[in-house]
Amino acid sequence: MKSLIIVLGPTGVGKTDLCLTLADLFHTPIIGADSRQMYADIPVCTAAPTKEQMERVQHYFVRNLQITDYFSAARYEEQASKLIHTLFGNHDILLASGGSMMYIDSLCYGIDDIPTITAETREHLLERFRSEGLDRLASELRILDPEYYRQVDVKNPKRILHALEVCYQTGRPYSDFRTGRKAERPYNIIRIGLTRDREELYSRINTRVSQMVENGLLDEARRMYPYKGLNSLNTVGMKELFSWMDGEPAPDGKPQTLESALDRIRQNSRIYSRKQMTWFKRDTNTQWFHPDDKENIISYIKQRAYAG
RNA sequence: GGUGCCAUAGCUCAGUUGGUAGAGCAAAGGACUGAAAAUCCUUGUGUCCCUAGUUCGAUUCUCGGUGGCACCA
Repeated sequence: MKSLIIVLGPTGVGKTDLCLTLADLFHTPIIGADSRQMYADIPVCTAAPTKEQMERVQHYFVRNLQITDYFSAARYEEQASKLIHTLFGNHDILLASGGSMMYIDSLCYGIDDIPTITAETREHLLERFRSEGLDRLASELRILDPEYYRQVDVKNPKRILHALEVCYQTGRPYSDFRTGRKAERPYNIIRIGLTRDREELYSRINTRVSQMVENGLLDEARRMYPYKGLNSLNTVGMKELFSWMDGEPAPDGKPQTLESALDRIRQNSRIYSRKQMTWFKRDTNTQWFHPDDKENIISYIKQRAYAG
């Protein structure tokens, strides 16, 4: 049986390094599962694989999009599944890796078939949210889709808005599309979770931000500044620098300096890493390792992949 | 050296007309299916600087001390 290795874990834990080793060893390309490393214009901010690393090992879904391109977990699932199917034509083992929780889940378990929302519908609902407020839209959802209303986090604008977008665009309740069914994959999925002690992870994250500055983070932010409203740039490492460039005060009310903006990046990266762990921990099909524990990782993969 | 002001949660501070206290930020936990590095929710006990006094009772008032800041010498 074919096997798909998925290396997951929080930002800064060391996925890229390990994956290069695994890719060499198992003669496989690397399939990215990272919603932001796909954008070619922000490799420093996202700590994407370098050009050299990408020459050494074939990468997919890495540095392949323009900053203005629309993308989503659903599109990822569609394209990645197709790619995996093709690649299994001449590989027995494939490797995917990333930190985008929803991308990884859609890769492992699929995602419901829900129509993509048009820009017009999205803009229309957003405008109504701004002028009428969340409560008004939430009560509307209660009428259009009482079932989903019962489960939804009514204080979360993104959830309410998206449900309404689907209702209005399709004329059917959002919950009609939510099957909750998990897709059966015709291959073995080996989930490798990478983790470190919190102190160790935090210290790596903090250091990595300084490294990014040396690698040209500021230039990258200046180049992207004209596009700062795009969702693809609503990203840790960019949004804090835009806010500093705009002369906005910090959340604590103090004026920002470059150094305080960088600290904010460190802080938001730490928070993000915790959110990733909260999500990843839930899936009990993951085997956890320290990234330096290569021997055990490799023997675990071999045992699972060649077991039959 | 003198005078004045300040000392409360990890940080910045509010407050208690004397009945042992609360915001913002930080921190931690959680949710999550087409924008997900997004978005949202929950969680605040701390010798109220120290000593003595007044008082049934002091973080709050008084004396003294310590530390910080400002002004005057």
